Amino acid sequence: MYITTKGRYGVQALTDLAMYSRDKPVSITKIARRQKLSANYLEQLFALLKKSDLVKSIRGAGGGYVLSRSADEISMLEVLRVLEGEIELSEALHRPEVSDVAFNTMISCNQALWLPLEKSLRELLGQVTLQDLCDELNRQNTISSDYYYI
Amino acid sequence: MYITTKGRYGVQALTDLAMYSRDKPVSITKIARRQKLSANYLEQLFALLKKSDLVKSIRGAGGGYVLSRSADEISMLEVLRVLEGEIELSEALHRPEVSDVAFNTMISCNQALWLPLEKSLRELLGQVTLQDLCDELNRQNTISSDYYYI
DNA sequence: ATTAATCATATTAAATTAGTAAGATATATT
DNA sequence: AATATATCTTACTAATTTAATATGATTAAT
Repeated sequence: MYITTKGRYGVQALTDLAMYSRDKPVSITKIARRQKLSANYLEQLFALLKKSDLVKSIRGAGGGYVLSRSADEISMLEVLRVLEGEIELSEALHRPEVSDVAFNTMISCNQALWLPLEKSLRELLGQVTLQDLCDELNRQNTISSDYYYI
Repeated sequence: MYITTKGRYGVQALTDLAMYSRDKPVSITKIARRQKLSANYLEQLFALLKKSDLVKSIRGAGGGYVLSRSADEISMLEVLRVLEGEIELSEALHRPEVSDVAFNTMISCNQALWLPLEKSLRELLGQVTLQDLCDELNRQNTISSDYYYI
């Protein structure tokens, strides 16, 4: 069970965007520098995020990206759906040849395992918002600066 | 978020094995025929399952595989760990350069998202046993035969 | 001896991943 | 008007993974 860098980088970049775009757009270059990610690669991810209306772009000098909605209205389910594709652990079952052994077995695996797992994943991811990541980051930063002040 | 065919075929094949190996070993050929899966490919999967002591093999004519434990003692967490690898959504963080912006962001994503998600997944998968899949399959079969009797 | 199995390893075509690269277009600033 | 700074778009690519296929060796029941 994997999350690819698409999902991981995307979540990280969106967290950066949420933290730094309070009043003004943030450019890919800035995000890439801060988060040490490939700017070219991030551009592709933001193209997806824009198409799905999770971020808005402002072109030209001084431009960049902003969130389309406030951070607490953007769930990780939406983000990962865009970047990693729909959460679909079970296999689409074509040709329902009734009473076929293989078919019945697959149905059972879906019912007892894959579908409940999908459902739980969606629920969990739906509950975590970008704001939660920002909150955690603020906590982290407090701890970090404490560390330096001791 | 994917499950590859390794995981899906493996779960399906183990369900078949659990259903048909009550008293005697079941050969790969039989499983492959019933479940319409590639026998050669299944052999590779069963090599992994054997190495992790989820199944035992009996070589030679009349041989095949049996479960190492009873079906209700084999969780899907174990099975998928073997076939799909450890559930590790967060990234291993090397070089903890304290107070680095990228590092702190990654830590926060892990704390607020990836680690809780991993934990939930492990708990969920740990609760589903091979026996649960067999029970569901028995239910399915009842329904199927009902269908024919009407 | 034959047959039916596992076991082990090598090969492969296709897809995916994780980028890199290059240029077109838009806009703020000077 | 020119320049710099952006997004936007598309094409390309090396490496890895996936999902097999193939072949032969070994083991054991009949």
